[in-house]
Amino acid sequence: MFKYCGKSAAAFCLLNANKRYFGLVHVSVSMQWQFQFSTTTSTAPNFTESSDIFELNPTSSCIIQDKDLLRDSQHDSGTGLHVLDLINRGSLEPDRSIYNTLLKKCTHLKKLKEARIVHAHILGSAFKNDIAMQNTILNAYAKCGCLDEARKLFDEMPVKDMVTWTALISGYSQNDQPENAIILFSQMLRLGLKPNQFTLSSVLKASGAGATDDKFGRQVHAFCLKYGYDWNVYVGSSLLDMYARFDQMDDAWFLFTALESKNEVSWNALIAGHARKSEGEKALRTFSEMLREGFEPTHFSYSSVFTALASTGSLEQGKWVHAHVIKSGGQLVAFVGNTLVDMYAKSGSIEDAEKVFNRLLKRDVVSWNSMLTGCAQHGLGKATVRWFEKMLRNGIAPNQVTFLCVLTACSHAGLLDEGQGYFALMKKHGVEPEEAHYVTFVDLLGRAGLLDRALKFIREMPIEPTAAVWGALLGACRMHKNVELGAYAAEHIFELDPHDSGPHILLANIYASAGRLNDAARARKMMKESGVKKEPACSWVETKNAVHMFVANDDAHPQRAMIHKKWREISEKIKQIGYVPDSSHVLSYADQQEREAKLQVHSEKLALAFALISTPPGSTIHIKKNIRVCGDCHSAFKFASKVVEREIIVRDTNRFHHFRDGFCSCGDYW
DNA sequence: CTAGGGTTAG
Repeated sequence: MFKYCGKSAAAFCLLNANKRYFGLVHVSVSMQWQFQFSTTTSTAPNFTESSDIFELNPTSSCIIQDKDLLRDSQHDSGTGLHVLDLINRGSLEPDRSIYNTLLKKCTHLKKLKEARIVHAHILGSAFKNDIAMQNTILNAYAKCGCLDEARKLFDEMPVKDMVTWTALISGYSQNDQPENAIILFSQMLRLGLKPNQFTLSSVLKASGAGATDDKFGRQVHAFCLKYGYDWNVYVGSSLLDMYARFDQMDDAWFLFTALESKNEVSWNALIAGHARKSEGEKALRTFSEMLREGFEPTHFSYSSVFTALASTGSLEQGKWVHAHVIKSGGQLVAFVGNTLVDMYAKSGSIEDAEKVFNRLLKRDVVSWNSMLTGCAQHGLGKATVRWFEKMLRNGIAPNQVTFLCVLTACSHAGLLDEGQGYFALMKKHGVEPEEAHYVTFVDLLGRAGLLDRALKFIREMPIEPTAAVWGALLGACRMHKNVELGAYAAEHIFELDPHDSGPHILLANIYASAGRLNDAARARKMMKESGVKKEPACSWVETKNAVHMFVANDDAHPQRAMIHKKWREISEKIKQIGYVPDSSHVLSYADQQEREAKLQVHSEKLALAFALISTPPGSTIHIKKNIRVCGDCHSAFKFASKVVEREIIVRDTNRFHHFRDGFCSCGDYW
């Protein structure tokens, strides 16, 4: 199922695209931008906090000859700031390299306060008007995230060079202000300045960050070609990363292949691109290729691969890469460790996730959230609550993700009181509820059957209810078979988000299960008229060497005869112990018998039948599904787990279902 | 003196 894209096709695509880049060069230069630059006042930095540094100490007679003191990291938060003291005492002659070294350390360690002090010192020195020095100061402010001060310096500099412009552009692009980076870049072009490779890689990062399309990025690409920087590994990697962010992996690969020299960053950008698209197999293949080509994977590579494998739930491959981390002596630092925890949890092994969690060198809020998420997705509601309490006891400040996860867990596990308590707790931790929290809270009330309270909550909530909020109510109405309220909720959704097929299907289901088949048919018709389509359901089963995919009514599989035979056999056995097909999940005019027949070829049932004939007896079966498990399949799987004496783990879009001995871990709450 | 790649939810 994982097909490689033809490289020649990619090449053709980009060659044509290149023509467009050249065509657009002119447009960009003449592009009109609105500018709103702050008026310049004074740049005198505030150094009152550390005025002691500037006090002369006449009693000191220490003569310093060794500038290596600058490397001393035991004082002044590692910036070596104490040497300024020596300069003040006249024990050390200030020169360019001292200031440069100090500023470099401030920049690297993001010490804004210290940077201000050095700045103040330089203002009193002979280097006050030195452009290179001013650039370094500007850069220090920019990299410390203090863009306002960097901007002031920039505006006040009478003479600017490329480095000045680039330092500020990169400052903006590294500090989440891509728009400002792009505006500044355009202004630079209009002044006739020629960007260098540093400018281009910075502005490419900015063009990939906030924009909705690749229009600007393609124009920058044109500049790279025009000025001959596209071969540069920095520019090239930024370029391919930019395309990867716009989901154009073919273009990204083409640029990569064309690079004269590649490095880890180029590889990592590709792996991350596949990870963002949930292409576990491709990410892993790229990772292996990287190894084969003799590149050493970095933390970036590992965390991207784990993210990708988490999204496909590929436990075995994940273990292989984990082994690679161990073999290469890599430590489980935050980023890598957190993705690894997440990978194990999402691949169905909460035990391994916990083992990794316990071995983490440092545990931040994301590490804890990953564990919570893992428990919640496996339906371990009480465990989620326990982990959350443990997290609080460990003094970790919960964030919005934490609360969302805990609320979801409570909702799924039917922990009504706990959920309400935690919702109230958010404010005490200074976490403002967002849309998703309201959705989940409605879900919590709704699942518990408190439909009227859920409706009251929606009407009284401080933000305007969105389609998703009404959707939670609609889902609850489906569960509790409340036709009138369901229809009311659906009306709101159709208005707010007319292009989603979900609510139409849900509404049709509600009517169908209430026996109102005409209304159900009308809802289906509305769905068709609004042009929305139901996503075709499919399921995957992983065997030792391959991934097998099934869609409903599937007859493409080479072993289809055996698969259907196997399912008929299971179906008979589970009917004997109480399985009753629930045809309300089938939407059609067909009669009861036909609808039951349709049910029996749902993709997850085919996947299960296939797994039973192609995996060793007694082994756990893993199935993945692209949409929620249907109610009838859920019931059938419960019985089947008892009949075949196998544990069946199904991962759908929302969560995991562990079927064992006639029961499901979700407690029929999903 | 200035540059590119990574985490958790719904």
